[in-house]
Amino acid sequence: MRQENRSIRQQQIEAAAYAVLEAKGYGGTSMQSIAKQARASNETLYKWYGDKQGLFQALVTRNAAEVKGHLEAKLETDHDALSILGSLGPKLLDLLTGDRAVALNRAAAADPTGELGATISASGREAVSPLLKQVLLRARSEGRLAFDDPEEAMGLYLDLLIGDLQIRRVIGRQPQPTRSFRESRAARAVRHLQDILT
Amino acid sequence: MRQENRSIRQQQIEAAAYAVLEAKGYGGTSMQSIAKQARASNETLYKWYGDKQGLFQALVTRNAAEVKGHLEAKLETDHDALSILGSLGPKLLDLLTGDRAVALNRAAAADPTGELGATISASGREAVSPLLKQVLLRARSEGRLAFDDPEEAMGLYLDLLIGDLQIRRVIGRQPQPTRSFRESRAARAVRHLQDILT
DNA sequence: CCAAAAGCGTAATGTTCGTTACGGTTGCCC
DNA sequence: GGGCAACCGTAACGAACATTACGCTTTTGG
Repeated sequence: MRQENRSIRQQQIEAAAYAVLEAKGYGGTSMQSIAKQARASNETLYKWYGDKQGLFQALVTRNAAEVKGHLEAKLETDHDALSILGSLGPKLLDLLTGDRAVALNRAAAADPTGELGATISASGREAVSPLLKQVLLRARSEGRLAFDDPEEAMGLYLDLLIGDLQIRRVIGRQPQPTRSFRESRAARAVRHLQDILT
Repeated sequence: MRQENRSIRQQQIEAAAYAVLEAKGYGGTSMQSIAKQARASNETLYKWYGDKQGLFQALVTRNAAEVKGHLEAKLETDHDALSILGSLGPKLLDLLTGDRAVALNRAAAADPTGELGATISASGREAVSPLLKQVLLRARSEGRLAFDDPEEAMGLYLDLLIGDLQIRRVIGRQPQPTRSFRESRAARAVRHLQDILT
């Protein structure tokens, strides 16, 4: 299979994995159901991903790369730091509470080894972190925020932005936030960040 | 079996369930492993709890009742509302990020039906909510906080207190917070709540 | 155009699990 | 103290699953 086709096929398989995962939960997602959904064979799944863990690790790392890409695109904006935060926030919220992220977090919660969770965290928050710190530092140098520790300021921002939304999503008690909800919540986070860090 | 003995036996069985759950994760927790750990028989487990879901539902509701009890005890304190918040916060954080709560949240995340999550949320946050609102309203009447919507103020407090700690715990990326960490985080939440709601 | 490799559909294998069943034992009630 | 219900330990049963195996077709590289 040519490299191009294979890449397409992988995307199809991973899309199928998400489809089953979102429909049946991690417990109800078997390799055979993914294969059937993707019209692929078990053999291919195992040859390409090694085992079930490997397939989900692949989902996680690819998803994290996409998140990072989206956020970096937002960073290219020319506006001042605070308005970057204003447009970064809804996007980040979208990526963290979307169906894919929720499905992956559920998988990580169900994973007895904890490796999926480690991968999510390492490639997720720890990939977003430098970008976010960069924006906060820019806001400080523009005189819009005052803080000593960027790490702490970032934690505060993330607490205000995300709060317990994600855990409520993961245990199935919170529907996916609408666009307007995400935007008002992100605006609230920036507003309160200014209240606190002046 | 006398009622008294039976109650003791139930506690033993549920303790065994937590032990296996915390050690092996939800996926690795079978009814038979719980029975063996508790030196009970499968028959008893099924007679008492109906099925696996029933057992975990029982864990969730009992845990929620204990949480509520702990918090109500804190409420009896005579101090002003803000210092009640100061002692309520660490306790709540402890209860939400402790091993038991984490294990139950993982189980809820893995549960395909979503019923466990619904039970956790209904008996958890929605049981804590009235108590917390009561404290916040008292703080307002004492002139220490200013807000219109108690629901919104509570959401803000919980975001500041819990943030994304719980989800990070659940995916295994965050160790259980120490006492001093919980206390300083709860203090931070109160401090910033005052920064925002003045 | 042809061999070799890759992929598909299906089935086999070995294990684990939820749930049920059963004979032996224990403790309770009268 | 005797009968009875509950409980224990163990095993049995059917289903589902991860993983492997195997013919068959398609694609690829030369």
